[in-house]
Amino acid sequence: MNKRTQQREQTRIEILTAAEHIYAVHGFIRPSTQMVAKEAGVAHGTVFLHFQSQEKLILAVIENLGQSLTSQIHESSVPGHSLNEVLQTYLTAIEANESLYTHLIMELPQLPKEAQQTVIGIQSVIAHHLDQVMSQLKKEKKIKDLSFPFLFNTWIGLIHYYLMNRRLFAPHGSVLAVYKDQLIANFITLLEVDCT
Amino acid sequence: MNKRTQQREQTRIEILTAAEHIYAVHGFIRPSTQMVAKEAGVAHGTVFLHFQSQEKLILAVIENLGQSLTSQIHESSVPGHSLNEVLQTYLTAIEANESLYTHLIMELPQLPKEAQQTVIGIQSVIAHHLDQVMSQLKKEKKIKDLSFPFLFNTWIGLIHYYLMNRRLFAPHGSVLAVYKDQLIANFITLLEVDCT
Amino acid sequence: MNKRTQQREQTRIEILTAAEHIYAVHGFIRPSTQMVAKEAGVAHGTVFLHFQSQEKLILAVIENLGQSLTSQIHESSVPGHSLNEVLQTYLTAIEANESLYTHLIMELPQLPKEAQQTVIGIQSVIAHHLDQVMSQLKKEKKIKDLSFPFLFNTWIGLIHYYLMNRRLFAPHGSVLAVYKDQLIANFITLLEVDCT
Amino acid sequence: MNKRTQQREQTRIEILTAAEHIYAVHGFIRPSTQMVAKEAGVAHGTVFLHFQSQEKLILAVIENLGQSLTSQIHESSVPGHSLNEVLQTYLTAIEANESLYTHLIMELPQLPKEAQQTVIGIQSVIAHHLDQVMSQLKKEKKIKDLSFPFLFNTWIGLIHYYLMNRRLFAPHGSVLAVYKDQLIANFITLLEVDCT
DNA sequence: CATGAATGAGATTTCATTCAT
DNA sequence: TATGAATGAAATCTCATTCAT
Repeated sequence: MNKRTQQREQTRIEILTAAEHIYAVHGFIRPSTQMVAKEAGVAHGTVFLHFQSQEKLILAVIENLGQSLTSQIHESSVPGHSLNEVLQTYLTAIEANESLYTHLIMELPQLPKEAQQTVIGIQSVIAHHLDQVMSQLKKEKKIKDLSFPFLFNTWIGLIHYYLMNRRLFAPHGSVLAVYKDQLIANFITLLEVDCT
Repeated sequence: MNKRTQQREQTRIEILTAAEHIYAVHGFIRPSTQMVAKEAGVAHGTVFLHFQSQEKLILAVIENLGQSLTSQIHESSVPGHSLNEVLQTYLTAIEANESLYTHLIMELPQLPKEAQQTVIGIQSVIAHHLDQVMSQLKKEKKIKDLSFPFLFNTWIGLIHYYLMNRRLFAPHGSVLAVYKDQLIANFITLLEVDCT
Repeated sequence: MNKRTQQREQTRIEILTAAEHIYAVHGFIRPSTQMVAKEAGVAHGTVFLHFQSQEKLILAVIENLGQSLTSQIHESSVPGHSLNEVLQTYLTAIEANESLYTHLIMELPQLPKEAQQTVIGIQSVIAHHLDQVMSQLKKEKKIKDLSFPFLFNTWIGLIHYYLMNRRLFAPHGSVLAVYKDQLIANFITLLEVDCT
Repeated sequence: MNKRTQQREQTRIEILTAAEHIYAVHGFIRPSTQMVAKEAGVAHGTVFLHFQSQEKLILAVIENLGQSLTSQIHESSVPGHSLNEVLQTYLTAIEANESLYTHLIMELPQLPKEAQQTVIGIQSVIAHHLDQVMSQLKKEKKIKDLSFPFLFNTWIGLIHYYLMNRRLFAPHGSVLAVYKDQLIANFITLLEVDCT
C-alpha cells in the first residue's frame, strides 16, 4: 500500500469515525453531512469523495457496526457456553455500542433497506448461539418447551425495549451497564421449569 | 350546530383523518404538511387554519390515538378479567391502530415531548390492569414471582418487537391479527409455574 | 337614514376605529386585516365588505386623521393669532393623534400614493396659517428674513424629528406633551432678530 | 489570498452590493431575499451561505453604511473647521449614500435593534464635531445661546425632513446635491446673532 | 348584510450534491 | 485527492382576498 492510498484510507476512516460518533449521539436521520464533515475535520465535499452519497455513508457506518458486533460475539463464544454466558456475551457486545445500536434499531424503517440486512445478520449470529444452548436445555427439560423463535423474540424484544427507553432507565450512561445482569437473571428465571 | 360549524368540523376531521392515514403509512417525521393537505383534498394553507403548526397536527393525531386506545381498553375491561383476557383486550385495541401506533413508539424520541406523555398514558392503563391480575396470580403461586416491572417490560417489549418488525412477520396486513393469540398463549406459558 | 343603513354605518365606524387603534400602536404595515377584525369584534370578511381592500382601509384611516387634524387647526385658528399661538394650535392638534400621525409620516413611502396627498393637505393648512403670521413679522423686521419654505421645513422637520424619536424622548406617553412649549419657545428664539 | 477565498469574498461583495442597491431603491423591509439573490446573480441559497439570515444581511448593509459614513466624516474633519465646513462635511458624506441612509432613518423602528446603534453611532460623530465648533461660537456670542441638543435636533430634523421628502424636492437624483449649500447657509443665518 | 372557512401565492431557511480550483 | 462555494429543490408558515352560507 503506497503513501497515497494510505492517506486516502486514513481520511476515509476519519470520516467514518466522525459519522459513528455523530450518529451515536444524534441518530442517523437528523445530522447533516455538513456536521459529519466538521466533526471529521475535513471539507464537506470530501465526505462525498469517499462515500458516494449520504445513504452510502450511513450504510458504511451501519455495516461497520454489524461487523464489530458479530466479530465480538464470535470471539467471545466458546462451544459449551452456558445460557447465561451466551446472553452475557451478546449484551456485552451491544453495550460497547449501545447508543449507535439503539439508533439503528429505532430508525431502521427510515434507513435504506440494506441496513435491515445488517440487523438481520447481527441477530442471526446471536440466534445461532442461543439456539444451540437452548435446544440442549430443552432436551434436558431444564427450560420450558416453547418454540425457539418465540423465546428469541422475547429476549430481543426485552433488550430492545430497555435500549429504546434507555434515557428513562439510565438518564446518563449505559442502560445495559446497569441492568444487564438483572435482565439475564430474570429472563433465565422466566425460562426455567420451576416447581417450588 | 349550524351548517358552517359543521362544515368546519368536517374539514378538520378530513385533515386529521388524512394525517392519520399518511402518518400510519409513512410515519410522523417524513411526510410534509403538503402531502397531508393533498391527501385531505384541501389547500396547503387550510392545514394551518385548523392546526397552528405541523407539530400541533402531529400531536392532535397522537392524542386522538391515545384517547382511542385508552377508551377501548377501558370499555373492554371488566373486574375479574383473567390474565388472558387482559392481554387480549390490550392487543385488540392496538390491532385496530397497529400501523399508527407502531410509528408512534418507534419515532417517539423524534417527536415533541407531549407525545411521550400520551405513550406513558397508554402504558399506565395497561400496566394498571395487568398489575391487578398478576398480583393475584402471584399470591396464588400460579405465576412466577418476578417483579412486576420486569414482567410488564417483557410483555411490552415482546409486543413492540413484533410491531416493529411487522412487515417481516406479516408482509401485508396486521401482525397482531396473525400472532396475537400465539403471543398471549406463549407469554402465559412463560409466566406459569410449571412442573411437568 | 333607515335602520339598515344606520347599522351598516355603525359597523363601518367600528372597523375604522379599531384600525385607528391598531395602526396607532403597531403602524400601518405590520398588522394584518385579521388583527383589525378581531379588535373591531367583527368577522374577518366584514372588513372587506366595508373597505374594498387593506389599502382602502388604510387610506380611510389616514383620510380620517387628515380631516380631524385640519378641522382642529381650522377651528382653533383665529385671524390675528400670534406666531406662538399658531404653532401651539398645530402641535395641540398633532398631540391628540401623536402615535398615529407619527406612523403616518414614517411609513409614508410604503403607503399608497393617495396617503401622501393627505399629508400634503395637512401641511398646506398649517403652512397657510404660518405664512400669514410670518409674513407680517418679517415686514415688521421682528424675525429673520429667510424664505418661508425654509422656515416651514425647519419647523416641520424639528417636530417630525421629535415625533420619530418619541420613544427616546418620552419613553411612555406623548413627546409633545413634554416638549411642546419648549420647542415653540426655542424655535421662536431662533427666528427672532436678536441684538443682545 | 488564494483564488478561492478571493472568489468567495467577491460573491459576498456582490450580494452585499446587490442588497445595498435593492435596499436603497425599495427600502429594507419590502424586498425579499429572492430579489437580492436575483440582483446579485446568485442562487437564492447562496445568500444564506454568506449571511446567516435576512436580518444578518440587513445588518451587514447597515453596518457597512455606518462605517462608510463615519469614516468619511472623520477623514474630512480637520481641527479648526468652521461651522460651515462641519455641516458641509456631514452632508457630503450623507449625499454619497442618500437613498440608503434615508431608508435607514425612516424604517429604523421596523429594523433590528442593532441598526439603532449604528444610527446612534453616526449621529454621535456629527454631534461631537458640531458641539465643538458651536461651543466656541457661543462663547464668542456669534450664535444664539440655545441648548446644543435643541440646535442639533433642529439641524438633524431639517436634513432628515429634506431626505424623507427627497422625491418631492428632487424627483430624480439627490436632494442634497440640490439643496445642500442653501440648507447650510440658511441654517447658519438662523443661528446667527443678527442685528441688521 | 355579515360571517368565517378556504384559498394559494410568496417568504425564509435548510441541506444533499456538484464542480471549478 | 481535497476543498468549499454554489446550487436549487424542498419544507413550513402567513395573510390578503373570495365566496358559500
